[in-house]
Amino acid sequence: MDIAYLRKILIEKGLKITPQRLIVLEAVKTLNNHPTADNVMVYIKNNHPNIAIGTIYNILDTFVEFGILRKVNTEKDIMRYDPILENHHHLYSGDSNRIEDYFDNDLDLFLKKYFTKKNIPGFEIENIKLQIKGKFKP
Amino acid sequence: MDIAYLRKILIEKGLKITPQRLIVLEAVKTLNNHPTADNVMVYIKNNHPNIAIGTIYNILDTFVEFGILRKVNTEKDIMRYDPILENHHHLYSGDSNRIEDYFDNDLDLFLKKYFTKKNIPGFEIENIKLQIKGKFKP
DNA sequence: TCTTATTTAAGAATTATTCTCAACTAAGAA
DNA sequence: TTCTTAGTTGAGAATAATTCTTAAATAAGA
Repeated sequence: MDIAYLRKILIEKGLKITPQRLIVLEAVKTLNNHPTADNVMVYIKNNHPNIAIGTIYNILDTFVEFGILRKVNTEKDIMRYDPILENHHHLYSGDSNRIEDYFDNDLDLFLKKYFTKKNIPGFEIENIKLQIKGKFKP
Repeated sequence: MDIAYLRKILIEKGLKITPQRLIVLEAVKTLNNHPTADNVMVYIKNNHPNIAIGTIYNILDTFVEFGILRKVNTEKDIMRYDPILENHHHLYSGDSNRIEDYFDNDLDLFLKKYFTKKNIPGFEIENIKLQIKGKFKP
């Protein structure tokens, strides 16, 4: 992955560029199934065995805070991160931890229109995600 | 809350009726903001100080397994439980842990129709929940 | 009332995550 | 370039939610 591209992401957010941040960012962008901190750790370990796990958590938190990543909602007590920022939805497997992205522009447009008309009393919507549970066919 | 009603829920699922299960069930049905195991614990403590926390986790798991409760998807590492089983959606506060239910029959019907026509390749849908993030107005 | 498979209490064990703090370093200033 | 300083990192201890273990207790059918 192009380092200049990764650096640019950090610079745009006004974050200091450190080797650790570049490494974690590259990992998260490459690992695409909504990785956990541990997934990042394992991916990185061979080439960079001396990055502390605490640092990885630290960096992931910073990235969430600065809008480089989002946390994925799950029913497990392990945090997972999502590097894709365009609006999209998630397909959850009923019997494994697999989570895939689902893009649907038509649906997004419909929802936008729907909730412009029908507003929810006492609540101001910021964004809407579908949480689609089911089975991945083999 | 009517104990006969609580007993009936357990009997219908073929679960043994124990005092602990009735107590936890009553708590979960009463606490309505998607309680954590700890919320249940605190609620119960005064009247039943001798129920072990492990037992509460145990019972909550059993209830999830038997379809009496659902786990709520969150981006936190604390499990939360939802006693309402009719189809409904969730409103998430962007800046607190508040989660409220949102019912919308029209929308459910639309989604059902929409995904009957437009199917997702390689995926069989079991259910769809909207995860609506925003601000609760004061 | 007996029997047996289940369930519970208590607390130890586990595991993801956070915290602490000294050492280090990125990046702007001189 | 070198200096300065706020911000970052490494290492490991601390925390907190959850799970596990085991002996004792109990629900429910015989």
